Amino acid sequence: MAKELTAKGKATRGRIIDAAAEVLRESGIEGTTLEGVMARSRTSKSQLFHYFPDGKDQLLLAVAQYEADQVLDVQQPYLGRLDSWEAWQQWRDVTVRHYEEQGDHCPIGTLSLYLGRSTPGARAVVIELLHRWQEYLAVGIRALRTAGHLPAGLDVDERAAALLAAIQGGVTILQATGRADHLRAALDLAIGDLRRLGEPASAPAPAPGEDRARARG
Amino acid sequence: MAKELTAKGKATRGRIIDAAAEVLRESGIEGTTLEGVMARSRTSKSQLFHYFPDGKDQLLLAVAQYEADQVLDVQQPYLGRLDSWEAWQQWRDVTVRHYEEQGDHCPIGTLSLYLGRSTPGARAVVIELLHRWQEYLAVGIRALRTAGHLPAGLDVDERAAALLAAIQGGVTILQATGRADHLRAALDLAIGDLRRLGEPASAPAPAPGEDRARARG
DNA sequence: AGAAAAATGGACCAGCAAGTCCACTCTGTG
DNA sequence: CACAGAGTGGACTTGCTGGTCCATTTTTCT
Repeated sequence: MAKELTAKGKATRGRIIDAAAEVLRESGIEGTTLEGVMARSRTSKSQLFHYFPDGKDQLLLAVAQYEADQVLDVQQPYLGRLDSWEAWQQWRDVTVRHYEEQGDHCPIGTLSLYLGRSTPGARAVVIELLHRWQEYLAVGIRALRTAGHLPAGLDVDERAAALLAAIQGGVTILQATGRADHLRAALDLAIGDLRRLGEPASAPAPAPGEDRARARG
Repeated sequence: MAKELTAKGKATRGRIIDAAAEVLRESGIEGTTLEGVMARSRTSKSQLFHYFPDGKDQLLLAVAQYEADQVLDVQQPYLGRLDSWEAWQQWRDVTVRHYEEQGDHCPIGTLSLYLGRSTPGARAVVIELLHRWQEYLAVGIRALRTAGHLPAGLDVDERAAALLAAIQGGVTILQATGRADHLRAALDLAIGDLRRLGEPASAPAPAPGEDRARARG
C-alpha cells in the first residue's frame, strides 16, 4: 500500500483525510466535494488523485476507516474496562454525553449509506467496527459473569448483540430527532435488566431501583 | 397548495411519487435523478416541476411522507393489537421477517439523511413517524399492564422508548451488515425482559431461552 | 552536484443533472 | 363551440463536479 511515501507525502495524505472528514461532518455527503476538501486541506487536485488514484470513493473509504477507529476510541478507556456495574454506568454516561454533543451527524452512517452500494469495502469497514464494538461489550459481560454478578447460563453474545442494537438505535433516533431520551432509555433498561438478572433475590416486580417517577394514574 | 388538481392531474402526481419511491429504493439517493423518475413515471420535466414547483427536495419530501406511512402500515394489524404476549410474539415475527426481506435499504433513513440539513420538513416527518410508532408500543405495553401481565409501577413510556430504539438499532445493523441477528436479539431480549417483569415467581436466574426458542435459524 | 523519483499547481475537459421556458394539447364548462 | 386554464412535451441553459494532463518544483539518494 503505502510504499514510497515521503514524510511530507504522508503528512499531506493525512491532511487530506482529516480535511475530508471535517468537511463531511460539517456539510454532509452531498456537500462534500473534492474542491471543498482541496480548500480545507490546502492541496491541489493533482495531489488528491496522487494519493487516491481511484478518486472520491477511495478517499471516502479512507475517511470511513478513520472515523470507524474514532468511534471506539472516544469510548475508551471505559469501553475496555467494563468489569463492574460502576464501570458500566461510567461508560454509559460517557457514551451518552458524547453522542449528545456530536448531535447531528454520524459520518459512519453517512458514508455507509453513500458507499454502501458502490464500494464493497465500505460495508466491510462497518461490519468490522460493529464486530469489535460488540466484542468489547461481550468481554465486559463475561467479566461480570466471571465475577459472579451474572448467572452462568447467560447467553453473552446475544446480550451483547442486543446491547449494541440498543446503542445503535438510540444514536439513530438521537440523530434524527435531536433528543437523547431514547438512547438513555435503551441503555438504562438494557443494563438494568442485565443487572436484575444478577440479583434474583431483590425486588422482582416494581423495582424502581432507578430514578423513575412511579405514580401514574 | 394542491387546490386545482384534476383527476388526471392527481393521478400523474401520484405516479410521480410512486416512481420516485421505486427509484429511490432501487438506486439509493445518489442514483435518484429527476430523469430517472421521469422515465419510470413516463412524465416530462415540465410535469415534475408543475406538481413540485420547488423541485427535487419537495418531491423527495413527499416521498418521505409516503414511505413513513408505509412503515407502520406493513406492521399492521399486529402493531395495533399488542394486547397479549402471543400478539407481541406475532408482531415480532412479522416485523423481523419484513425487514429481513427488505434487506438492503431503508428509504426513510436515506431521505432523512439527505434532506436532514436542507429541508426542515424531513425531520418533522421522521419525528412524527417515530412518535406514532412508539405510541403503538406504549399502548401495547399498557394493555399488558392493565391485563395484569405487568407490574403497575412500570414506566411504560421508558419501556416503549427503549423498545423503539431496539428496533431501530436492529434494523440499522441489519441494513449495514445484511444479518438480522441483532434485530432478533434486541427484540427477543427486550420483550423477554419485559415478560420477566410480569412473572416474578418464575425462574429468575439462568433461563436465557424462555420462549424465544423458535425462529432462531 | 545531479539525476531520478516524488510532490505539487492548476488549467482543462466531459458529463450530468437541476431547473427554465415556451409552445402545444387536452378537458371541462358556459 | 369557444376559450380559459390545467396538463404535457422537450429543447435549452446553467452550474458544478469528478477526473485528466502536463508542466514545474521539491526531495531523496548516490
